[in-house]
Amino acid sequence: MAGRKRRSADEARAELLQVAEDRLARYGLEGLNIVDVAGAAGMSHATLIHHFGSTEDMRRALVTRMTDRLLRDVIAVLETEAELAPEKLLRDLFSTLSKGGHAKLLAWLAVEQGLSQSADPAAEIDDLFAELVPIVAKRLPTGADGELLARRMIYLIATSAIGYGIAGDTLANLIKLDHAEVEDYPAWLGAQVREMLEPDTD
Amino acid sequence: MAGRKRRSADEARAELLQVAEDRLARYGLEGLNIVDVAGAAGMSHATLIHHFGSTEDMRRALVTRMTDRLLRDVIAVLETEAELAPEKLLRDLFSTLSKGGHAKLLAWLAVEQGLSQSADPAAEIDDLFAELVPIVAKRLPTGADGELLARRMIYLIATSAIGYGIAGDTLANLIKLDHAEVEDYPAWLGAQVREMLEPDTD
DNA sequence: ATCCTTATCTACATTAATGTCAATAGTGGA
DNA sequence: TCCACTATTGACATTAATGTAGATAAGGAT
Repeated sequence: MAGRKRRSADEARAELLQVAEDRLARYGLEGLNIVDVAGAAGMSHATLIHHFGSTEDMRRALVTRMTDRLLRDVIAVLETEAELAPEKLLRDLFSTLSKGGHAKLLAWLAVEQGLSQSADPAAEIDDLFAELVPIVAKRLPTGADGELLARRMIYLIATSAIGYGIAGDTLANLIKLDHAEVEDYPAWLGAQVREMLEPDTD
Repeated sequence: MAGRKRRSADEARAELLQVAEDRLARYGLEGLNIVDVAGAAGMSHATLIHHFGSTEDMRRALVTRMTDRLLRDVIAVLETEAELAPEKLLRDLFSTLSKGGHAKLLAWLAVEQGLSQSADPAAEIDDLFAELVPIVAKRLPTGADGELLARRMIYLIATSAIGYGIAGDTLANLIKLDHAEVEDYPAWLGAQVREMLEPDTD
């Protein structure tokens, strides 16, 4: 009743997304309903709707935010490291994907709503991928069609990472890969990627 | 009012699962609610609950049924074909996974409910994987640790297939892989797999 | 200081889904 | 033929979530 805290619209959105991201990592997707997110951010759910328009838009904004940061990190690593080190890169990437809930949120969007068809998936994300492809391509030995190979590698890594984030544990149980081997998988995949990129150099 | 059709319990379950599978492929996950599934099968939703216990159990049974058939198909192909042809195998596998909605249903289970932790994922599925591993391992050139490599290959293919089924279209848009290249991806991955299995034979 | 914009809240309306229960009616077996 | 079993159903209860509307108050601009 007494104190109403008034933030700027940008602040409110930022706070809500931060809380949402924390809750996603801690409680999974169920934690992303507007009542709980707004409550944890110290606002009413009506305020959240006011700022995002709808629950789905809020989750979309969260996907964009998380994907954006993830891609920036990957690009930064690729531009910094002189030596191509896919093992470490993939280890970090897969870890982020599964721990932070990125993959599950993405899956939710793709499955429950139509992520692919209509809604344009945020121009920023598109730009980041456009930036990423040539960076990867530059690392490849081949000259001709290097970009297509780069796209395929990115596609392979991305699909596997998403599957890993969503069903990695379940699959591991079924295939009888123990914990340590699952942990090693991203690095192993990285090594395979390295081999695929350097066909005859060993 | 007038005519009530009475089936055996097994028949009822089978009919419901068949309808559910059709609806999943046609309408996606939203089509899998008990009212619509039961309605399409000509029963009331209470009947569905009676036979499966709960909505979640129905969906679980569906996952089991679909996974079971998928694995049987893969095993059959591997046992029939004299020559290892991962390209064709993966093309069929990925197609089934994405067209039939397997991947999305699996994702739903893994995300919404806890597929991995408690509930044992159907002994039959477990058995089929146990059968699959040595079959794949037998195809490998290496003798020592062939099984670990086989498990990793299966894990790679499975994670990528699931990611492909869930977010393949979205990713393709972002990475600017056109339709034809996405269609070719499974076969390309198959070719990579073949290379990984025959390290120095070319 | 006053005013205007808008962030915020409470209360309500709506919807969609699951699950329960007691009654009903097929069906196979005695 | 009759009976017991159970598949089937309609009606109801519950729940959880989203979204709406009108009132209120915080804070910047003039």
